[in-house]
Amino acid sequence: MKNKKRTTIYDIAKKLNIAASSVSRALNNSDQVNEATKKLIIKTAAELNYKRNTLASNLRKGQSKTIGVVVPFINQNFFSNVIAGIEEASYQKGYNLIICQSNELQSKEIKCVNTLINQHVDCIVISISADSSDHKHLQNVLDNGIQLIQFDRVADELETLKVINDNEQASLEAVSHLIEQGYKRIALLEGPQNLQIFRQRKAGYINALKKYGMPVLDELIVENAWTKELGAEGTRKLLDLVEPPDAIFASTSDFSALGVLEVATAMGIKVPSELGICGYSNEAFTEITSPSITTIDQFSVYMGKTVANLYFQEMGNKDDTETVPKIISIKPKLIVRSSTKRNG
Amino acid sequence: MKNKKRTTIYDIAKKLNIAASSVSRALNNSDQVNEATKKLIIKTAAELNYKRNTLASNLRKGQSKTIGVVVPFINQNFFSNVIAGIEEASYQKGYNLIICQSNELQSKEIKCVNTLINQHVDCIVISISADSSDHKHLQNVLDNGIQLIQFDRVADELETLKVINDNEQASLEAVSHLIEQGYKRIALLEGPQNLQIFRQRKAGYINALKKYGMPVLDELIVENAWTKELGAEGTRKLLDLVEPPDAIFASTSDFSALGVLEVATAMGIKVPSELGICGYSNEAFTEITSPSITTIDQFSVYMGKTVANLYFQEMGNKDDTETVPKIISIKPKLIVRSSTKRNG
DNA sequence: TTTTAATCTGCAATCGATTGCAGGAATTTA
DNA sequence: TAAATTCCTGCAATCGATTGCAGATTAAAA
Repeated sequence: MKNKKRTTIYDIAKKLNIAASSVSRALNNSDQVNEATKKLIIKTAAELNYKRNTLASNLRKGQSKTIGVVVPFINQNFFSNVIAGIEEASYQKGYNLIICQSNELQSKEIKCVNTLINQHVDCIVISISADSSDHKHLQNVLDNGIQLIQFDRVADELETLKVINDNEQASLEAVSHLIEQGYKRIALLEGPQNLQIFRQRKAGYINALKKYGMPVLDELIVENAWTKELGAEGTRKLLDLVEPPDAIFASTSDFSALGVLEVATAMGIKVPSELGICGYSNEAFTEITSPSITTIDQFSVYMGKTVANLYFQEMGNKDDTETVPKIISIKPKLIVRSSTKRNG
Repeated sequence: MKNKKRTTIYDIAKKLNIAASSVSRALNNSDQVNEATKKLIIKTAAELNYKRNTLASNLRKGQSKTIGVVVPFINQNFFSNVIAGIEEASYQKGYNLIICQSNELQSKEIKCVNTLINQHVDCIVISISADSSDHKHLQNVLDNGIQLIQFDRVADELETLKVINDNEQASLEAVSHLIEQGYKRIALLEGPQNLQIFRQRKAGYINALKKYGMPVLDELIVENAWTKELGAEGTRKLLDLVEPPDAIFASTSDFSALGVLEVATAMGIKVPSELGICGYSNEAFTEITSPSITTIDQFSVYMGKTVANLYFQEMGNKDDTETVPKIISIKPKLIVRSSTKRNG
């Protein structure tokens, strides 16, 4: 516990009476070291319990083999799954992850990003916070020559690599499904419109209504119904209308949908016959509520893997000529469950 | 995107025609630099978009202000909450987190730990994997002068800082509660007994039975019922007994308890009147199943904060004389819900 | 046997920031 | 005015690993 001194390549070199450079080469399996010497060095290194000092190595090499990740909250299902995916893919390539949470605060997000720049990470992966307005700090990442990949919640105007869900398409399918089940007045619980993902979900909702020649009614659109509580609150308002909706698309999250379900249950409104409910994200619990909740799966772990692999792929192609900002769109999947199954 | 070259303190020094050491001192707000010069340096640094190279700094200072975390899976509720807690406390102290997942594999766990040692993290926080048998790699952490903190799943024989739940006490309370609700034949779904936490939960179960003068019946104890599927399987076996249990304590997890509930529901067995169910962990979904599931809250986020703060506290006390291996035990809380409420 | 080529090995610089030490300038005290 | 302090500033070494280059050794070719 006390031996602060770690063995370095110099210790090994001294012990074997050779140069540190040879030790370094041997430990990096360079072929300009004699096989026998190499073996001896490796053996000695093990005996002395040598551990390479990655800091020194990285400093010299000018890269850190580290990816920085910034998400609003680590312990939100979607994000923790994405992170798990990133970790899995990164680990295989020998990369490490530094994780930060922005707590949905731009101010903290900026600090996180700066820390990661200081740490000389090779790449920063971010899903921007809800209150983010400008993106200087992200531009700064690029200016420092660090690869930037945005996922899910992206700042559209920034030309970076992006991995997103096709939110509009998914919403369109969800609402179309509701319409096909015979629901006539479909309400929308929408999220903060400064985030593109929520604008897209709203667009999908509107497109679906238009496609089927149905009117878009402002009174059926509830702003900022993000959490379970806000979802519940919005639902109460909606159901108090003279002409209440017969279906609610909680485009913000499954938590919001859960709020809807609880209010409906409390008011004795039958789901799905009197009210259809559709959530977003396919949280684990949507399967076990009664009735189970129709929702949209975002393939979050896969999304994480995609993000990481996109980086490695981009690394591989050294032709700096081709700096096309790539966007990978993952098609989410509508999971139809009891909460919207009116026919058959 | 191309300016690979970052500004260093030398660039600032050259521009102002002073020595790099002064720049360094100024940026570290040392009071041995003239106020005016300091201001000028800081201003120039900002103009040149200078970012300190943490790698170089850490290499020189011999510390990294980084905490490494190893958990079985990042995207398991309990662990992601603990990580969130660690992050919150660490961020305040200016520490970063490097996160790894062991996938419950000792082999990967060893690799993760080695990577973290190479990274020169200041502290490693770990919850050991289920199949872990020996702990040489953890001893190695200590031998390298790195602080080691174990949480939740700990290797008892290693004298390190530990943050644990009082699993035995929690189980005892849970089972006592079942008994007081009038359940007579209480079964146990147990986890891998090489993990201390599961041994403790079993001990709590047995103690409770003894306390009330009830027999411990082997046929009512099901091994390795960790997941929802295994929980369901175990439940089917139990309910097939000549004398089936009238309550099941899924000591492994809430997922297991969910498996129990699903089987019971499918077989038309009424919960809680005919069968009581108690889970472990207070997963979000336990509140919304019907009936809701009685479970045990582990205060996971708080646990994470405790871990981090324990480290900082230990840092603070420089008296190396006192190297007492501290153990902090957090008392979990029994959350009584519908699945066990038979009386009142 | 001499020339050429292939293989190893070591020196020394480098990555960027930090810090002990020495010395010069400015200020205070005698 | 001389001596003693205080205050700044810069030099140079250091953290540990990597790598271009040159020289040495050995093997192969002429």
